[in-house]
Amino acid sequence: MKVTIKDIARLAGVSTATVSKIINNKDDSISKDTRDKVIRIMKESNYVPNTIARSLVTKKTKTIGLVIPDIANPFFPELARGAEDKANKEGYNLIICNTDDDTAKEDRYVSMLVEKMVDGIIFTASSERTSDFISLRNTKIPIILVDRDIDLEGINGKITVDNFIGAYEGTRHLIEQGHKDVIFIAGSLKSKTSIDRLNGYKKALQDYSIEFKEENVIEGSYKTEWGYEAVSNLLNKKQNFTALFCANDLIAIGAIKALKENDIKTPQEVAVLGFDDIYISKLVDPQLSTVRQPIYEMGYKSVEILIDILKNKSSKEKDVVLIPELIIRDSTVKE
Amino acid sequence: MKVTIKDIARLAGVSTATVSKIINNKDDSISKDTRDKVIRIMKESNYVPNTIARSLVTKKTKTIGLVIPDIANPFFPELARGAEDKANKEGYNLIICNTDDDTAKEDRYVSMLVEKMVDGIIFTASSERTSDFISLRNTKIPIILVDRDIDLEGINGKITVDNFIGAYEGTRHLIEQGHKDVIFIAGSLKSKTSIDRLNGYKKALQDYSIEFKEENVIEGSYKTEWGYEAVSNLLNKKQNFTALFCANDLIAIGAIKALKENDIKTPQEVAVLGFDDIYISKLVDPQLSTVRQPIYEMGYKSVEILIDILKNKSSKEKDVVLIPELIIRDSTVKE
DNA sequence: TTGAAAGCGCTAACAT
DNA sequence: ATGTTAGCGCTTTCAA
Repeated sequence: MKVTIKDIARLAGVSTATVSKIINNKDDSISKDTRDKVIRIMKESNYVPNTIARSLVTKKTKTIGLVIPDIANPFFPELARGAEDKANKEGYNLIICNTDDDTAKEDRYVSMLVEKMVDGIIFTASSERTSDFISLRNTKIPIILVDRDIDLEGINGKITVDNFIGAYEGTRHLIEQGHKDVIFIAGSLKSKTSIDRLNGYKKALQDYSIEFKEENVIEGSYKTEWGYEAVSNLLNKKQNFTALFCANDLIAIGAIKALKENDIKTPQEVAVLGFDDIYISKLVDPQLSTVRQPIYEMGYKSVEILIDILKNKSSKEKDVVLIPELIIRDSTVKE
Repeated sequence: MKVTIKDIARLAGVSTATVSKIINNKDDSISKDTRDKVIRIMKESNYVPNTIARSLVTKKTKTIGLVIPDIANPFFPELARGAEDKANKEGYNLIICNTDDDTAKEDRYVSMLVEKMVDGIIFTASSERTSDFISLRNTKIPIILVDRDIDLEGINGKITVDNFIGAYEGTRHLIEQGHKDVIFIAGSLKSKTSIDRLNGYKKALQDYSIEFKEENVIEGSYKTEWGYEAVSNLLNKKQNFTALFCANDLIAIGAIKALKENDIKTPQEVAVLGFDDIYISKLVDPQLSTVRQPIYEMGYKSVEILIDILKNKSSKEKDVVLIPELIIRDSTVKE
């Protein structure tokens, strides 16, 4: 049978209130004797407090919901790890939810999280999402947006990356390597994220007096397959290009693959630049130059801000924009 | 203010018991009229039941703990996704815990999970672990071992892969490609997993009358860096080899990298075989031949068995051994 | 320094 | 067909 606070109280000959105070370190007024005794008995009985019961009273579960599109997408494990590290450090646990960018699943998960009385939610929205969460309305559960920047009612914080600057720096790097015909292989062009990146690309072109051509921007999805397909199409159409700026690393990897199969050398004949700097980027050949997003930090920071809000009802830095960093490896520079 | 079951009862002019029955679909005996009315009022008030309160009485939280070494290690996201998919399908949530293969962290997390009254735990043990969990002793929380096979008290189920067969088939494939000097680049050789793989390798050698040489087995860690280092050492020592069987894909990727840097062609000069078939394997160049572990299925199955135990107090198939599959891609076969 | 007692929101007999 | 009530394990005034 599970031992409860009552058992401990009985065994120690004290009240449950006393035991409770000791458990919660509110024992300023408890004599060392009783304290020691109670602690000893708790140890001896392998007592584990029931936080569910506690939560019912305190309205705090020390649990955070992490709602992301897909933990199997290489971008998110790092984000999740950052979030979990900070959460754990502060005594919180993380409930993980995979939405597959499906707003209906998003709604269902958020509702489940509300039922479970999580203290807060970290949320990466699908690009389809436009409305807030009904199940959240009657609560004061804070929600922090991470990665995807959308405008939503009742958001308590936002961690994003400056995609404009990232794309600008990336494009500039390519231009400085002597490239004039830079194709921008976009993922979906529906999200603010993608549009910011596209605008960064355009601005760099403009600053270097390179004409922007519509046909140099092609839109698909954020997947390896799209990178492969995009390059195949380009080649078929015999479109001119010496550099490829891919909206994420997965696309870049697919692009390089297509290039290879057509005996086109990276970076000697075509330079390829990615975005994100996922774990794999260092592992492919050639090693991928990319615009690094501080993914781990985004996860970590989002929980940090969330907890800050939990403690102080608000956070000074509720909207954090992290600056991406250009990582130059082998896929963009000729030796 | 948060609306509770009492509010609904009051608004509908019924008792909380009635509302409770409706919430839980135990409404055989409730008239359609009251049912409809109560449901309408719940909707109108955006009522979300508080499962914490429910859990306190039912002793069920519909939550499962997933305790793994590191979600950022490319092996585990797939496992986690499989587990989460099945959990979600059954109405459960997953709490994720990263232990970094540290037994102290394992203990702490399991203790937290017990406090939170999870219904069960899915656990990938560090190779250091030998003892059971003290915090679990007074409970009947089932725990399922996944991936790492160790002998532990009070385990309710086990999902593993037949590493012996996997390594045997892998080695055989290499031998059949004409290789006699096959190096086995092991990760750590402390776990049952690794030892099984080593034995599979030995057995295949033996069955094909190839002498086993001690110096052909080298031990390190399950990381890219080790694969790189191992090959560098081999080359320095001018040791003879035409094939590398790596204990996981990460090692294989590191090995290929070292080979490339020394202008040794894979698979023409040296064949490289991995183990696991993580997502990245298809993305590297050459595409990695590997012994595929059904990672997603392992996660999925482990939750399936856990829930089976939760429902029926036991499961017919509590110890599942999945069979790995040889995936032949480009790193082992000359064209 | 300690304890009594109310109550968190819900479920589950048991009545009616 | 519906309601009464006890109680899950804990925290938290308030009193002693």
